[in-house]
Amino acid sequence: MSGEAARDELLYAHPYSLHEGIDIDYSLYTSTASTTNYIVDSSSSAQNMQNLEDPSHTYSFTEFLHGSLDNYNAIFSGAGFFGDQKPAVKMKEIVGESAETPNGSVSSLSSEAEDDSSKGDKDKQLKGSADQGGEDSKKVSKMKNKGEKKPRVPRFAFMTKSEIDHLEDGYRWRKYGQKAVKNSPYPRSYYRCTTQKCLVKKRVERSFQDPSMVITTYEGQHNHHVPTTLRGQAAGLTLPPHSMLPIQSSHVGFNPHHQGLFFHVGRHASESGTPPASAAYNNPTPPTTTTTTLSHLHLQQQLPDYGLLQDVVPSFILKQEPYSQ
DNA sequence: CGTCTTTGACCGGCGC
DNA sequence: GCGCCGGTCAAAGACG
Repeated sequence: MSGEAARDELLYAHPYSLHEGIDIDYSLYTSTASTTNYIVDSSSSAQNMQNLEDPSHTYSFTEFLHGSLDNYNAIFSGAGFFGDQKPAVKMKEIVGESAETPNGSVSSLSSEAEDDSSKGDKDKQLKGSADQGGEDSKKVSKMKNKGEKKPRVPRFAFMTKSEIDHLEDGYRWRKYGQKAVKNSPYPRSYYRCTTQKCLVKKRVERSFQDPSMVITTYEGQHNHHVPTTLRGQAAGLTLPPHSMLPIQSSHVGFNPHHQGLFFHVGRHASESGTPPASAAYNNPTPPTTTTTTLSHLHLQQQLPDYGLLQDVVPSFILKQEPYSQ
């Protein structure tokens, strides 16, 4: 890895969580030459890159999930977060060329992003082709993909310091796969939004370099609101922007080991009656967090518009900010 | 009984 | 052409 990646420094903030009684660190994470490799890529990149490079640009995570950021196609790939890995090299190259490379071949991740119809066809034909030879169907889908450029699916990733892998985000997800990740003892899980006709997917994996960090990658944008019948959640949750959660306690911390800023946003177990949504959250021992508190002053020095954070937490904040130690 | 997870098999892209 | 690898499918099982 060259030090070139340093110029792609980005800060991340984990949006929010609906976990009850669980304290989670939401990480505002920066990539550096050593940690590197949050990919920034887009299909119509120039403008989007400008957005990313504008330090004053702040997005609500809710906006992102609800698809109101139509022109915002920054893509963060979760497959190559760490500089030593092979995919990371590829990604860095893409980052460097994204503005001029329309086709990009942004790793297999985004090229795999298929539209709904072709997928349905594929499924049907796969079934039917079991004893008829799937050659035709394969070719058909291939030709289709060749002829028409697939729309690139907006994607972003973030790291969260949490002992829970699958973080509740208000939507309902169905797990459809799990794969071992090369060079990592931790598997990657694949989830799909259970709402009909919603194509949003997400991947969840644990960082092998820092097992306390969970890497979540969203792909696509929800075409619906947060389901009101979310299991285990109070009905009628609509996630109004900037006030999605009754935050009970929050502070911002700095973890020198990860070169990142960590938003610690949590609710106390005693204050809520709603149980966690699924068995995955039925952890008898509450997850622990370790952060070092950072003074507001210090934070303001690093993030001049920290006032925004106070207002929107929990929300998704994306900005480019050189990390100073 | 409906929903969700698990898990082995399969597919397609890509590098060699 | 082959093997690796990431992503997906789908049957079976678990669970409430």
